[in-house]
Amino acid sequence: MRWSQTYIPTLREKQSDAELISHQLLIRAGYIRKLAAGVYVYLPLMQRVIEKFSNIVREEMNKAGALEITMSVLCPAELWQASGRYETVGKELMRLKDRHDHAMLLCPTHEETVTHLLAGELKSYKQLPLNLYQIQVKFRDEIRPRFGLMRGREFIMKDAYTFDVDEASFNRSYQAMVDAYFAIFKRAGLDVIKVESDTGTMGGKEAHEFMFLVDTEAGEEIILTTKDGSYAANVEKADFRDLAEIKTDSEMKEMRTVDTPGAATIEEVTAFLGVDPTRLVKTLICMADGKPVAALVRGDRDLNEVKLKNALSASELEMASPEQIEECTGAPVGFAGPVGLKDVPIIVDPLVTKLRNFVVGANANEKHIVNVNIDRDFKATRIVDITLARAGDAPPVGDGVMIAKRGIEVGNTFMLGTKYSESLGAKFLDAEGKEHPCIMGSYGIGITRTPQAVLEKYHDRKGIIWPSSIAPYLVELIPLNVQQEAQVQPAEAIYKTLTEAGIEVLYDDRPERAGVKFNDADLIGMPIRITIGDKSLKEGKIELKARCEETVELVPLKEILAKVRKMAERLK
RNA sequence: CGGGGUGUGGCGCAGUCAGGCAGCGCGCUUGCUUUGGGAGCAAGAUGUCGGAGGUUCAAAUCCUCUCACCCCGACCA
Repeated sequence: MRWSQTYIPTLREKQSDAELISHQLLIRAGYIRKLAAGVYVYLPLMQRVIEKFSNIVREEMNKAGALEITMSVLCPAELWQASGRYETVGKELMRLKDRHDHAMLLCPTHEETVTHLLAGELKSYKQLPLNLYQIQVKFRDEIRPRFGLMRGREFIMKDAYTFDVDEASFNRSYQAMVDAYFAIFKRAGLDVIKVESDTGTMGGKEAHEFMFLVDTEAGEEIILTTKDGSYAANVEKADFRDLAEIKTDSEMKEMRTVDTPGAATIEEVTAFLGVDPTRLVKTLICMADGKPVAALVRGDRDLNEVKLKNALSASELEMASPEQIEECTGAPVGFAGPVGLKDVPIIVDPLVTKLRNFVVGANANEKHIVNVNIDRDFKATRIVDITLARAGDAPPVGDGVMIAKRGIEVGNTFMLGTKYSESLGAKFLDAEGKEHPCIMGSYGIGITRTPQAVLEKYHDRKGIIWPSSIAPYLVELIPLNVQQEAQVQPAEAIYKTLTEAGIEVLYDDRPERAGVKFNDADLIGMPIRITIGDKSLKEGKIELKARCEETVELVPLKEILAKVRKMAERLK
């Protein structure tokens, strides 16, 4: 492709509203333009990256036995009402009405569509297993879109769905997808780790996320993992063993109320009473589907809202407002406690049950209660793990402690069970003629997010450095001065030779000065650069340079094809 | 949803407090020169100052409403 014939609007100055280096580079290098918050136009270079990555995904999916289809972006609301997600997904769902006032939505994912499709088609176990996938645009009305393609309201995703007759068959299907995922990300230049994750509104029993680990704020997810990687989980999912040494009293002491003027936070109360935070118990008032719940965690620990939400089977969970807290406890924020709390379920973390003579709020302004004991002084409605794991905790099994890392979620896999096949009727007859719902799985890869994640790693001060597997073009060809026939002639010859050999070349035929061309080349980041200039041309040679290396190789014109192939092989 | 901020030519911004010819840099067009790391000179083009309403002799500027975008928050009592 000749530069003069395509559209690559590079910018000299950076865009102030792009925070991540990867986002910045996509804009400056002329890959994307923003249309609205979280909505982007993909320009020619980005389009090629998307196609390259999509093709890698296709190859690996097809190899794993998946079948590509295309489902509609639009979906009638009824299907989502049938699965229950029309309500549970809430405001993230892009809803609309057609001219007949019929409720529709723009799909954020396609479990309902694909399950409904098969519900009308599936008859026999002989048709299974089945794995259907598509690469298509998705919509999520994100609360706050940011970071360019990382968190958009419209984005492209590969989503696959498996249907199996039993657990054993399902496990094979799931493992095939996991294997394919590792292969896909590796080919795109990313080392990823698989971590346990919460299933969220997707439902089902287990889920995994594929994380690309980064040190920057691009890593929106926190991962806890052992050093050897034997355990790895998203922090909101992570199980743990608490290693804190707790000094407990042998005898229960008499409970009494004490004044704690001006001490509302854990820090203030521990300082005031002169006790360790582990001797305090936090009482957090939450609203679960509109109803108040008291959650008790040890003073030095934090609540894991996802765990609490799951324990309560709630579809919406949020911290109560100060007004709601006052209404519920009769005291301002900071003095809630379980003793004497009426008509509010009390969910207690197991770490709290090990404590004796602890401190809680007294449900009265500036008062706390000391020497409180569970069962004697209040009853737990339920005892369940609701504590957020943290670095320094032990993994649920195995030695050592967990460390925290940041990651970008580039893929996920869900074990859906029969949630959708039952509610939407995807059932089959077994060999005995008995009807069963399919065991399902769903599998996503961010097609637009992943290349941006790649850029978080593959760049330098001057611009992008694409891995050749997903680069828009393998080679950028630069005659430094197109006024000189002596440069244009070999440039045209090389362009022809390489193109005919099936090598993708971006030929910078613009009448720009050398500096402009070099800077643009470094910015847009093609893996191999061929430079034609007077200096080396005098010796009958042209210059070959890898974007990721400093050294320049001088090669005779005739050998260029062989040398480019050799370098391409080396860069793989 | 709450708080803060920003909307001025393609991009980046000044001008707003204190009303009085709509500016600067980059980019763009044309010509000449230049040509190995974002060239020089010259001549140009490009704006409903986010939108609507109001105050005023006069509004980018003051007032009211509104829209869009950005940042922070919406767990850690």
